[in-house]
Amino acid sequence: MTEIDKIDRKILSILQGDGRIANVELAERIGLSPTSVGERLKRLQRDGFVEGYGARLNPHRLGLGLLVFVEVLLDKTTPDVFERFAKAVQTAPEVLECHMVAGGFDYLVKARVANMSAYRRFLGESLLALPGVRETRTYAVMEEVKRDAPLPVG
Amino acid sequence: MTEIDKIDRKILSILQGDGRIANVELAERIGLSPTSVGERLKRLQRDGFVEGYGARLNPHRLGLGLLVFVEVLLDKTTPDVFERFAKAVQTAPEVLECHMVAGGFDYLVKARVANMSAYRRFLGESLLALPGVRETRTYAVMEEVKRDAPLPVG
DNA sequence: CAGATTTGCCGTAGAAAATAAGGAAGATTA
DNA sequence: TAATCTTCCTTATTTTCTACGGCAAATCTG
Repeated sequence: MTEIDKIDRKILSILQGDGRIANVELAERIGLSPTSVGERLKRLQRDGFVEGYGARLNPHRLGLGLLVFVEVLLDKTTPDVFERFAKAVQTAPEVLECHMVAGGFDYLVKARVANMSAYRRFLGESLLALPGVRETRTYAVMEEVKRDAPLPVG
Repeated sequence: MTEIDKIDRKILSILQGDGRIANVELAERIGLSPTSVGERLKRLQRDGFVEGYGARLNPHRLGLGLLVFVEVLLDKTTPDVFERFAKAVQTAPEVLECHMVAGGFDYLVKARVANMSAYRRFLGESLLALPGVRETRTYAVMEEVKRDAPLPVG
């Protein structure tokens, strides 16, 4: 039911690299009939291994040239600070990821903006405007050495 | 040639959320004929706005339950340290992202592993084994507040 | 301004692919 | 051993993609 064999992993691996591959070609590469592969894929989706499909867009082409990471420290005075911060982060389109971490700070935010002045605006109007934000440390990315690598499934 | 209008943005936005949507349905949602949408999409791909398509896999379902961020400081004694680090990072399957940042450290690494002992192994055998790595700071993610949000295109 | 070109859109037809139904072979279980 | 389940297959129908030709509006150009 929640088991997964070598063939399933191969399907996931190929699909992670090319989510729009035709089922016939996928079946060819796997070495099974299209029907079988289709059934397997359906199961993988039903069981939650595949959450969906998406186009990979080029952020630079879309005018989102600046990638930043922001470490955020919160005031732990009121108990709902974490909730409110989490909710605010969901609605901010600049924020691509946000994680609560164990270590020297509370949240790590990954955001994409057009440039430094856009970031300055985002920081002031979105992040620092939130109640409970005590301190932030910004790290601007100078070079993206490895970007969105596939999960190691195979 | 490299211009992009409102309709294009809508196409990208929908496609980012559902990369496998049928062209006919996409056309319906856009309000154009399938042919026109197909032509636009082809152009968007040719001009590099769409880099590809991929399945979104559930890392937890695949046994990759631990997400970590690692800040890495390098010894800047020899000039090829950066190159060698970058190259090593490319081949490490655990590393999903790696960015060179401006600020208190040199690289920020995002990695996924099964658990803490797997991370311990990765840290010792992959990261610290590299020459030139002077210091690392690990931040384990306790809660993924926002995960892989779509780029703000619309 | 007038003709020519380009651009963006549409419909149609033939090719390709997805999907559903039915069934066979092998493994598992009662 | 018989029944059930799993996994895979083939076939047929439906849906979708794609290449082609044409049309009209916008844009360029002399």
